Amino acid sequence: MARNKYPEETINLILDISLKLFLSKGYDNTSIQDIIDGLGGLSKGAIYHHFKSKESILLAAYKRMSDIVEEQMVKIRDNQSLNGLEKLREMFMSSLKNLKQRDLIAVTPNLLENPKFLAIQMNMMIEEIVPRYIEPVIRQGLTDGSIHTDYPRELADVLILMSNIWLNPLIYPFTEENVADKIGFFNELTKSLGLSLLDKGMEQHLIDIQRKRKKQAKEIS
Amino acid sequence: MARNKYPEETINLILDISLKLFLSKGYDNTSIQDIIDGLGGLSKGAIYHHFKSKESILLAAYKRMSDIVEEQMVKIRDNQSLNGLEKLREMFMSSLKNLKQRDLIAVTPNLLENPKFLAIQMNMMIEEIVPRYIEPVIRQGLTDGSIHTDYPRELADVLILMSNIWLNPLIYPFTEENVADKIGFFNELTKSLGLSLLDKGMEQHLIDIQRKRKKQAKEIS
DNA sequence: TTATTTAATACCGACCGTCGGTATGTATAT
DNA sequence: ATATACATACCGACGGTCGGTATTAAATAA
Repeated sequence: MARNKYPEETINLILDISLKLFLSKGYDNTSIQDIIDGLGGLSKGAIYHHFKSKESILLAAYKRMSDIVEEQMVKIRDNQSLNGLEKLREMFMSSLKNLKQRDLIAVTPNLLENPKFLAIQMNMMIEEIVPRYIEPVIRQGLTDGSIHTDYPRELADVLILMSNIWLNPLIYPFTEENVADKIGFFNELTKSLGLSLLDKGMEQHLIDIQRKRKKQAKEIS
Repeated sequence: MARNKYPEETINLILDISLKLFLSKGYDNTSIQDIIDGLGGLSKGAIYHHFKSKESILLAAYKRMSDIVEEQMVKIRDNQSLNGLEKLREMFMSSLKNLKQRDLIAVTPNLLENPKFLAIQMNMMIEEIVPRYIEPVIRQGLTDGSIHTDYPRELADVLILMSNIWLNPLIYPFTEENVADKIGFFNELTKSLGLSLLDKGMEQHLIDIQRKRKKQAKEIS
């Protein structure tokens, strides 16, 4: 294949194919050859020219995926017209919407069967999302009076753990019947922590996500 | 090497070595050859006679490790003289003590760098611990009046998620200074959920675990 | 009971295909 | 002219298999 004048296209192509394969078959079960086969003529040399290892492809793919979320987070965090609590709400809504729109749900059978992905995500939560976005916003809430807690750091940890892990249907699968219970409990818990995070749209989003998953599961079987 | 009259000894030897290697170097970075080298004369044939794959060794090793915990869980769950809340407390204390005693802490640098282990543990929580032990005990608590909640299933999920993941120093590392905050927040949260799970011993256990980790980290460096 | 045969088990180690990764070569764009 | 974007042949390490052998346990015969 001829040399591409715009190598970024090649990089994105590699990331597209790889991400799709990693999500659908799992990282470990995806070989470099699988990626090459999906590349339409490009060879191993192309891959290892742009990436130094298989793992670095995974990291780049994940990063490209999460950059969109991060962008939104930055915007919300630095928005001058919202108080802390409002920012938290916005962040939750935004990550829910994102989960809904992403291809993720459409191809991944189960994140627990994709240990590498699970670990990356948890690491991202602990090292980036909480300290860079959630905790600062909670601390702002403490100052502007919209949030009350003695444990800003811990509150941030647990909120993210619940929303990103426990409310993630790719990790904790749930049925349409018990979505309401999940939301209900989450709502009760946040309220008793002095937050009121949920608005009406949230439940609908989760139900939509659930439906999308169910539909997908049917199509596969 | 001569044939062993008691093959269980061989099996346990394989599991001992493998578990140690998996925990210290990570599953992916441990080769079958590494295991063989630690076996003292036994060969690849021995391993593949007793186990059908590398992954099955991991599963067996994890199972053997968690069987002890499970045994204690069964005992507590089926103890006739405790109410639901008391059983929950016992279970938390027991799993804390266990974490403290296990070699785990002494060798594992970080569970996030051991994705396979992390995934197994999360899967165990969701598929076994919650439905078999935590949820039933909470439901008993509903009946005997020691626990009040509209969401037994969800409460069980989140309690285990917090104690096994968020309070696990191998996943969420913490320093001696913020142990108190973690405990404090956990205590506040459970109390506001109508539970009072912590007793005095718990904090000390967590501090001990933390100290053990710190000491270990020093010895390595 | 004891001796002999038979069958099952425990283990060895050479070998295989596949994998991630490398080295070197070549064509194209700047 | 030179740096870049690939192609391709190749490498060592990996997980796993397979035929073979030694040892034990079970079945049978004496």
